[in-house]
Amino acid sequence: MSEKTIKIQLPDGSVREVALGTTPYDIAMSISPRLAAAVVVARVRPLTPMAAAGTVAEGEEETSEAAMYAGPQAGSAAGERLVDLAAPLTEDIALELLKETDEAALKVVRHSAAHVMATAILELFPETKLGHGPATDQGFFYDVYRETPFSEADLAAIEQKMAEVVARDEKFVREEEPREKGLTDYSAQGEFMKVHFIEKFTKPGDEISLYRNGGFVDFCRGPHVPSTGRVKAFKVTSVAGAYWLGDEKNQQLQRVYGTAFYNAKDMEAHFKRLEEIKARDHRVLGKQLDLFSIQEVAGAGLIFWHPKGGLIRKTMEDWMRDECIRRGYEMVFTPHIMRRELWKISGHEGFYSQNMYPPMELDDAEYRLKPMNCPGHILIYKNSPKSYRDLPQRYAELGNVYRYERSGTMHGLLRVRGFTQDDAHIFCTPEQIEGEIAACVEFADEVLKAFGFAEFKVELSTWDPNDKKSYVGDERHWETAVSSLKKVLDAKGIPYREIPGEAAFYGPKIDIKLVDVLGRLWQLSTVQFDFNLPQRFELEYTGEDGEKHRPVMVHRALFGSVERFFGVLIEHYAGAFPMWLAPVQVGLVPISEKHLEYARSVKAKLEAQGLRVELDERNEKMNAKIREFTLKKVPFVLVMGDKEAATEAVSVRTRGKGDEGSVAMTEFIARAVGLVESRGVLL
RNA sequence: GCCGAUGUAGCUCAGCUGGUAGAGCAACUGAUUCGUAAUCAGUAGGUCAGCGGUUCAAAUCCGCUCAUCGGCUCCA
Repeated sequence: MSEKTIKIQLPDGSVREVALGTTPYDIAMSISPRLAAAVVVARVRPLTPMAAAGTVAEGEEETSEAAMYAGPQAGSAAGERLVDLAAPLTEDIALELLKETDEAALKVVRHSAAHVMATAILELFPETKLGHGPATDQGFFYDVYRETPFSEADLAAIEQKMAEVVARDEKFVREEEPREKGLTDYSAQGEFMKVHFIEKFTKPGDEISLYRNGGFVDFCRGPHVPSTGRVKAFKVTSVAGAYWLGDEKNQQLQRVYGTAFYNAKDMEAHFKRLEEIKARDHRVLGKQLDLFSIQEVAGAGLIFWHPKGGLIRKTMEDWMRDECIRRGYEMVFTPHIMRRELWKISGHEGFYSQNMYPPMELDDAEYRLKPMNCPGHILIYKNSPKSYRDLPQRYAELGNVYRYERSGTMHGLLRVRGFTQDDAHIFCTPEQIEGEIAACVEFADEVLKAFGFAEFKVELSTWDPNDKKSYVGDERHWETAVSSLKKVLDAKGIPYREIPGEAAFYGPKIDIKLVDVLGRLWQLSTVQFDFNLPQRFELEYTGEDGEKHRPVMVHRALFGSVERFFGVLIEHYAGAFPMWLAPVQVGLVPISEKHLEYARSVKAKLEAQGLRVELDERNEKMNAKIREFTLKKVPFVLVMGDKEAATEAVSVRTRGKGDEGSVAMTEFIARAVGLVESRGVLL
């Protein structure tokens, strides 16, 4: 047996023949000891497909929970996976040694950091029971159960203890043992969560894998870094509640968050980035730039738009209305409260009431605040008989809706209780449906581009056939609807991800998530198919054949919620809005009081061109005025003194660029007006 | 809704183990009249989130409520 060899193919294409059982570490060492010291983990891909199948099948789970539990695993169709450096190689493989610069391997470091943290927690608080501790995009966490919650001081103590565990440089050793032994041992220790995971992710007769470092052992699929000393930069960041198995009916665990990096410098950069994100937080900027507020006396999740925010909103809404009209929509308005009877007919009473405010008694009946605009639009459609010649009917409304959100869920403008949907409902014949949906998707694309977003991701949400009671309509309806949505996306060549169980109760939908400058994803636009409401309201049109037919209906919102879109916009631009959206486009700074008169004349001229101008008439030094306009992120600041007054000129200071010197008024006006009209992002 | 933290002047924050509030900026008044990110001086401004309790005495300790923040869950 010891004669037996295997082939190892390295990334440069070279192939080495080594003894069976050679480890990636051995190979790294044979290349160079320095490489061996820098390598974190190995990526292997079996060279023969047969072997690949065998390797991947081992312990490979497809559920996301399993993936999360088991930690980082690059499971791909090619059978690629990450293994410990100490893992004996048993077949012909392509081997890649991942060094401390590799992004994928960072997850391994973080997963190992989670083990280090668990080690520290158990040493300090032995009564703690362990859940799971995966790596995340930002770092890692470990879910644990303990009667008393961890305090700030506890977190600091945990971090300190982790430093000790790292200093001990304990080897991560993979061990395997019979599943039954694992179950018995963990049961004896009262580790109910570990018992659950073993039962869920392994089958009777399986060997389970454990990772040991020093006195700490954890059921885990791995892989890990060679030793705890390889977790070089880490921090325990916070603790929060998390439900066991994500179900709020279960007990609450403590999720201890941390992060880890290859080195202190990377970690510093990470926290610096977090600070930058915080600096562009729409809640912070909303206050700084005086855009909006949320008032405790008025209630949570309710937005007050201040004049400057209001102006941006007006600009957004005007643009949207004009675009709708240009595309054959008609603007309508519907009431905010409507009789309960209507919500019974629409099905909201049954399927949506947990999100609706309770009914209010009026003299004649009970009324409810609207959570959606659709029933109102339907009543308009239904108000007069329709012929196929009238279709499609496209009703659009910037409709204020109110939805009950649980108290802990609100978040600035992004999650509120009262918001405005740029909502539209399209009533059309079955033949028209695909064209209408395609037009909606195109429109959505245009909206995102107009506001400066270049990238987006598409999701197709369908129903969960195993949970039919959460949806209306029969199987046949759902299938046709889903297939027509798919057809549109495929025809446009738009890549999408299908998510079963995410549909609205009345039909499947296409959700468009935009990607902002920081690469974050935001759910905004949605195009939804509805075959429920036309039926419930018995909508009809007269066909070419003189018979009555049922129209189909499309719901669509492109901003989604004006509030949320605005919030995302603030963060996207970090408050530095492009010219066409900026609430104040030009700030005027007279150098001294004697230039006030000229400044006023400049203001009048600019305003005559439709520009939004603010003149600082205070008795302040010009530097102070410039500073304030700069902090308010005003695109242009015009400074004027004797020189400018004498020549009908202005000295231009551009946001992000600085002093650009004097130009003639006419020249500046052309530039400013041009920028507004082109809706350019750059100044 | 759940777990944890927080709530002091318009804003950002200080106020140790209980002895009845303080700074900077902003505002207002006055002086200054200035060439590209903060001129100087003075004045005014606070139910210490709200309600209740302990105490001779509460911003400070306790309870409840509201709101905010970080998560969980849920969602546009």
